[in-house]
Amino acid sequence: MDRSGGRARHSGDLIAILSGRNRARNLHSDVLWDLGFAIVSGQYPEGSILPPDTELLERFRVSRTVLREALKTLAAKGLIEARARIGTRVLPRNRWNLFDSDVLAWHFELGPEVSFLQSLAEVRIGIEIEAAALAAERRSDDQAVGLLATIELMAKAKTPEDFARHDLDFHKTVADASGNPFMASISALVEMALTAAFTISSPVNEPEALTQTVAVHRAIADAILARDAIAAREAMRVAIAEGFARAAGRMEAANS
Amino acid sequence: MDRSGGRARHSGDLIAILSGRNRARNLHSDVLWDLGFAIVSGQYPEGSILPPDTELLERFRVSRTVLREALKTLAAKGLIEARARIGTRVLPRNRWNLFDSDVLAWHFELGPEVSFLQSLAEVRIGIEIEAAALAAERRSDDQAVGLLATIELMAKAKTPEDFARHDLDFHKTVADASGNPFMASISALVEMALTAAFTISSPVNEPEALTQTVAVHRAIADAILARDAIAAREAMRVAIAEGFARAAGRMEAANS
DNA sequence: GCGCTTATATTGTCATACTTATTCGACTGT
DNA sequence: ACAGTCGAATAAGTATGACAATATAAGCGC
Repeated sequence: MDRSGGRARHSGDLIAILSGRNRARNLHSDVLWDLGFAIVSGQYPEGSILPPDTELLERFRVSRTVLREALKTLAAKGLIEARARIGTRVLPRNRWNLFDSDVLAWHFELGPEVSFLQSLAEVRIGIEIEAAALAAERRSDDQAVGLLATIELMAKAKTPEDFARHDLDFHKTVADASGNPFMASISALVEMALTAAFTISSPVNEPEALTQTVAVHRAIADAILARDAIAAREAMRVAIAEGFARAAGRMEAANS
Repeated sequence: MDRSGGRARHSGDLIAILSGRNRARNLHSDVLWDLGFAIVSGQYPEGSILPPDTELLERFRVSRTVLREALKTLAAKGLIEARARIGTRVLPRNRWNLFDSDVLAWHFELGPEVSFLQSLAEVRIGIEIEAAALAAERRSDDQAVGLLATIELMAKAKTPEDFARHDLDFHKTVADASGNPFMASISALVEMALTAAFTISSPVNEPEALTQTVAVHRAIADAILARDAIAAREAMRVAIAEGFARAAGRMEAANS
């Protein structure tokens, strides 16, 4: 059984670094991640029954308490449902809470597929466009200053990690400025998307791409500064679409 | 201690009926709902430490196992974080998974506020507009037929429950047709929004409103049928905005 | 007054026993 | 043969008590 070291399957390291909230403090999260990843990766397909308590206990060599807490956590994220005498069933995908950061992370651990990145970009466009528009209407002056400052940091970033961190900061500030709690709640999504994209190719390594990315973000900030909701929408759409296009293009190239 | 009957605080009954997945089968979900509601309602503010295990054990008169599973579930939804010697801290709101159906339900149990309904409408607009546009591009013929059939059922609905059910069905089908798993994953959100809106005022009780609502949904379906993404976007926006406006208007009237 | 150690409180983990719910199949009566 | 009832078997749910790990804070020696 791969304890402790078995977590960095794909781009897990960068994800862990960026997300800050470091994993693996306690035993039960080990079990949780193993099972969660196994389910998301299709090792236990939707609708299937996973092994009974006794067998899993044997496999992970942990106490019943730990195992059951891991299962309860999975249940809370909508991945499984336990029923007496039947066992623990893997729920259909549309019941999974895809906006959960753990569930998202498990998806990325099996290697980002283009189709998944595209789905991610599509929801981001939907949500963040509205966030940008609302931010244009509701931003405070402090938030406006913050946006400009973050852009400066992006432009001066030297490492992919720094760039990603400030990029994420920018989007978080926009979500915050929208005054809508739901918008702020999806930063996990943005985080994963950015991390995935930068794992594939960071603008920092391509001068023209960097200039371009910074320019697009400045356009968003300018629109929000000017309280121009329409322009903010459009600029945000461009920013997300371009980010996805660059990553997708790079993946295509790598596969040929 | 209010076991079993203590759940229907506000519009809980309708919510329970609509959501289908009935609550309250086991002990631990009782504790879960009590604590979850207490946190969301601000009884334990963000950043505060909730009582230690021993005290909660006393209060709920359950075993440690049950209590800890409830806490783990709350942690999985991003509401709390436990650390040894420190205690169990309520996380800041932006860490909460607002897209979780339980967390949403707890918000509604304390009475839907206009501002919360508005935030809900804003995200729905963001996401469902994109879903409608994508559905227009990707729908299968079967899905198109399904949309039309659902509209017929909406038009003929006699009770608020029936109407809400078919309305929800419609939005679910659109999300499905978008081919984006994230879109399908937010049906919990739509469910709550619709339930809340209909709890306040159902179109079934107002003939003109019913005609209007059905017409707007037919416009969405027509646009998707015609593979017209632009029109689908706009029609969806109107549908959500109108639904929110009706509920908000009714609440204003009730408060004056 | 400073740094190290130790006490203490709180969550984390373990092991085991018992309870409850649900299914399946055997049994019984018609 | 058939339908309904009852009971055994199985898996999750609950309970309990003990011990381990961890992080704060108090105390101690220097």
